[in-house]
Amino acid sequence: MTVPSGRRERKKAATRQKIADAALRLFLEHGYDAVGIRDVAAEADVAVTTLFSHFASKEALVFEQDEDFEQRLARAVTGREPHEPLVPALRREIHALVRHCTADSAAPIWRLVDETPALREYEESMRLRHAEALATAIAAGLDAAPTATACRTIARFVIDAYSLAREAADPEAAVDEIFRMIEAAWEVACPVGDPAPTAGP
Amino acid sequence: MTVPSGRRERKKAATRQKIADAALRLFLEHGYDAVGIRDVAAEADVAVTTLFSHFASKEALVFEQDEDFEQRLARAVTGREPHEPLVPALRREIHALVRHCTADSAAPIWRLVDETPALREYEESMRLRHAEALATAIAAGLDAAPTATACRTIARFVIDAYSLAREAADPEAAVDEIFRMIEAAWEVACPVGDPAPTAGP
DNA sequence: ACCGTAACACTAACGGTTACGATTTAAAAA
DNA sequence: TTTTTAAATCGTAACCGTTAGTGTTACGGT
Repeated sequence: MTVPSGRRERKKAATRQKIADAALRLFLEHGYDAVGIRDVAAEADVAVTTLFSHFASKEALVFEQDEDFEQRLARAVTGREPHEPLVPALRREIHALVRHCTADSAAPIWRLVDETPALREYEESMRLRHAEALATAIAAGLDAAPTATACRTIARFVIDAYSLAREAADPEAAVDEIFRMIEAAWEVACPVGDPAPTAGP
Repeated sequence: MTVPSGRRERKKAATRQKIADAALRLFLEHGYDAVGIRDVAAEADVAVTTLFSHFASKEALVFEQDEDFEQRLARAVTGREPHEPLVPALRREIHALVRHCTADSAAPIWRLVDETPALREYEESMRLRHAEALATAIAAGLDAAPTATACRTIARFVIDAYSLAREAADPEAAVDEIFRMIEAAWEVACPVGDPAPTAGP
């Protein structure tokens, strides 16, 4: 039950990467729909069952590092400066994430996603998971916690900001525009900071 | 090219309904995953290909009337009283829709959806379509139009409100809570109407 | 009465996904 | 070392949603 030290983990990670690389290469070259799972497995020189032991679905091959996304957002909340307000911290992280996915190097992947309905659909359900995770992080890492509904709402709004900004003509400006709206929404839900005379019902 | 009036349309609608009814009956009785497309087709006494000419996918059998949803939202925007502000009109419609889907008669269907990952996933991508349609309606039916990004953002937020409220412990209260946030977000994006004493930071 | 076409049927296949059982291989135990 | 355990991989065959291809029927317009 001790920590399995070393080689096995490395080999597994290597196999995973080999599969992801092969998949991306084939998808970008021939298109997502034109490439079958069996093609990817052959290109990566693994069995189909092995492929599915590393990735839950064909779409997951494309969004290989979506766990990073989830963790970065959560950490932007839980690991922020002691008294830094929530929304600006999230805005900074979303800015970074949008810059990252609109970089030239990432462009072909996102073009592939935009062109493939199955991938867009998958992305959406993925975002839902991210929103839930973020909502949990928000509810946990907050002094004066608002409603559970408010947490989930803001989490959704933040994820929406990412999705919408990614597709906007000027992604950076879109992030700022949407976050002005989120800021206003958050102040209504959680009137802290300069304590307005608590408009209690 | 004239409107094909009559029997043919009725028969087609009847077939569609027969399929939807059979599907729902089987799904509710045995569970979504335990029932195959071939089972549904047999129960409805149609060919599999006929089934797929009426419904685009297995999941679409469950969300049979999702076009209503889309149209109701669009009409809540375009068909509202001349000078009625946008957000309250949307809030009223979302209230009605939430009441509708949390009614006792609809409970079994939504329990089925909640229990079935495939259906939840499908619902999400469906909501995305609805948000896009709503964004278009908002951009069209608005005097002083804000940014395209702002329209899409508010549309998303409204759809989020529906999704979140549906799952909340007290759906009606959740709608109100979330719409207070949406209202604030909207005023930031589109500062018109009666300018409330703007609680500036 | 006749034609165009929309609706439906049937078969066969494709492609993502999984169950199953066998086999290898790293890591822990003896 | 040797033995043992469990994880990782493999190969096959199948399941199931979905679609293509090909007819057939029956309604509606002329």
